[in-house]
Amino acid sequence: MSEKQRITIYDISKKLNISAATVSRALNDDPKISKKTQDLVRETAVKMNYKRNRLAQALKSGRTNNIAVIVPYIDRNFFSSIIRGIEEELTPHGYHVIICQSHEKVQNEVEQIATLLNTQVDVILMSISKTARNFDHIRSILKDKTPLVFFDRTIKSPQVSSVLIDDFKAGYIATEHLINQGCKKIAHLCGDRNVNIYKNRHDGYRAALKKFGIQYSPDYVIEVSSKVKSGMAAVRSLWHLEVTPDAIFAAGDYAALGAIQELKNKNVEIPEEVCIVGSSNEPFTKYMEMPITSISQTPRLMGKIAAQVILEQIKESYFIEKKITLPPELFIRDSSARSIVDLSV
Amino acid sequence: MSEKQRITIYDISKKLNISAATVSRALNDDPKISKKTQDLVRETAVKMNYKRNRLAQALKSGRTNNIAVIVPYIDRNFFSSIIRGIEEELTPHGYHVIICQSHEKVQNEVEQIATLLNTQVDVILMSISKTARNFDHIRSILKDKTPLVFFDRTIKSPQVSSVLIDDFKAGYIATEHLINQGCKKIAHLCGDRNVNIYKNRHDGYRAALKKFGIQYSPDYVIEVSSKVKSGMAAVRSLWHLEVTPDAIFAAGDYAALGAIQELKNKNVEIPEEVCIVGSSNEPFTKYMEMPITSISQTPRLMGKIAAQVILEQIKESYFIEKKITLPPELFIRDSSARSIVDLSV
DNA sequence: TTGTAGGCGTTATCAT
DNA sequence: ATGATAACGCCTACAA
Repeated sequence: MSEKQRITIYDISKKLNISAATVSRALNDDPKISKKTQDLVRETAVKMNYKRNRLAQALKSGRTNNIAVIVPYIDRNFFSSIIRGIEEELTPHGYHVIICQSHEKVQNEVEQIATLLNTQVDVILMSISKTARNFDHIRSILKDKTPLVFFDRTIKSPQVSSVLIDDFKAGYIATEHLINQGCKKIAHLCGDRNVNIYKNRHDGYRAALKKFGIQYSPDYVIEVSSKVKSGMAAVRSLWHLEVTPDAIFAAGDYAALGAIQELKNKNVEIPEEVCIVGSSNEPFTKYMEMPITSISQTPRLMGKIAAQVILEQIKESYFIEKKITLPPELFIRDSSARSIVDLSV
Repeated sequence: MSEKQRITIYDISKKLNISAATVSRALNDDPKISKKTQDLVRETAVKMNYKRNRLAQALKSGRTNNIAVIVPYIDRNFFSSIIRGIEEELTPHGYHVIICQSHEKVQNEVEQIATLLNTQVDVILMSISKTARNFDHIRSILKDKTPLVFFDRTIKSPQVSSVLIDDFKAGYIATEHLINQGCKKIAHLCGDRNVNIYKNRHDGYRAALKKFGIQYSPDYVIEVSSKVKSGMAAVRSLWHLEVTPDAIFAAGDYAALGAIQELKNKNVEIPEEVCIVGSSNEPFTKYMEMPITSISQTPRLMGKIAAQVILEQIKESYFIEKKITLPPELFIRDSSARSIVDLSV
């Protein structure tokens, strides 16, 4: 493309026979500029198709008005919803969102953070990759004095802010709901309990059982991957037990879907014989022939909150440590809606 | 936060008693710098934790290495997949992706483009909002000499590049597939035919019918929204006809899902009595109890191609007009896999 | 109210 | 091979 021809405040100043400083001031609503001059400058700027050079502005001010968001994969609904929340909260404040994908690899995070810190962004919002064991790249952010907020996944450390979901509560609420439906033999399809979110959901599940005086049985806890087939296999193995469950709380919607499909194969009635609750509230859950009850992590809200935390931090000259935990939300659908309360007189 | 303290090439030059120019050259692999000096500068830079200021660099060079992507909503799988493709293609080239959501409102596009053109990005990739009637904001991009590439949705105009899906072909292939399954009474749940993609899919459908000598019947074409309920309603209305269809090609996966659900209610066997094909290849289609055949727009590939087009454009000093049309891909699943070809002897 | 001048950090041109 | 200097476009003390 042929080179761009940019109009500068200098061009305007020459045309109007005033100084560039005056033009700058007029454009920035400096109170001590005369109304007349200001209007004139404004008009001329529009006429000449002047566009403020945000680079120069940023270089001068040290602020870019760009913020970075690092997620494992952008095309996962959970993360894209978070980003949507962030974008919607920050755009009105004049910020632009720069997206990076880590592909769950620390090495990518390291490289991206390195370039981002080269005066590319004012702040960084991130969900750290599962494989991160070394945290030097995180330290480099703090060392650079760039505000940092974690969402969904964080590191155990003071000095950083985070917005997380209360996964313990999620497990608790889901299980409690199943108990309220009259279920007493509740199985749990859990994820890898070395990962915090899965451990916490499991612990919440266990706590709810205890609270309601139900015996916890390791036989009822099966580790699955977040795949449909994995959920099916889990049901097959559960149905080999002496006493089969009357409810399943799955730590993922795909596993829940698999469980439902396998139960249909076995002609088990849902929710009459077995109630199902999934996790994540993936879009498809509500569109199923058998809509799936699911515990949601409200990702869009999480994004909004994370953005608010970062806005607060930007305003302050001192460091603010905020640890926010959002409550999960249960969307009750056919897969577990056993009883409809009749309020008629 | 306390102010950032940035090391500049000037700091390095002072420490080494050489000029800033030399430092800059050493850092930029200038061939006429002595190996010794270069190594020394490099080491010192690392020691002092020097970070190149990309703003200053951008101001000087006129290039930011940022590219903008404008989509209606980032949390729609189709768009987030495109963005993933774009990001993965451009990151290795040192570009960063700035995301904007238009929420399908031209006004948002207008405002975002205005700020983006303020030296924020080198190029713009976008999918124009459905409601756009006036195109001044697009003109402003061209006027600014900022390279522009449309993906998925474009405007009719020379002077712009675009990467689109061949929706006509999508409609044709889907319909052809149904005919190959032995279907002869093929209904089409279409979208608003004022929108190009839906019009083209419809036309492709019609062309396939003609090609195979099947009469087109307007009774078999029903306009639906992209909602499950809408697909259900469409089936109900189709089943009021004298002759009911033996296949349905839906221009959206949710409508296809609705159709399937309603047919199950009617105890119609799928795919034996009726074959179904959806569009978009949403993630859920393959996880259904009845996995849905769907025609895919290969969004991630589309993103990759769009990124390649823009990279080419960046390299050239003259304008390149590229109009690329990608072929759709049919994923055949249970909802239409009527016959398994038996090749045994 | 407006003008002058210097600096943000880098790079490119012209000397040396 | 290296140094001095100006320039990218804007903002802001300080002066007038």
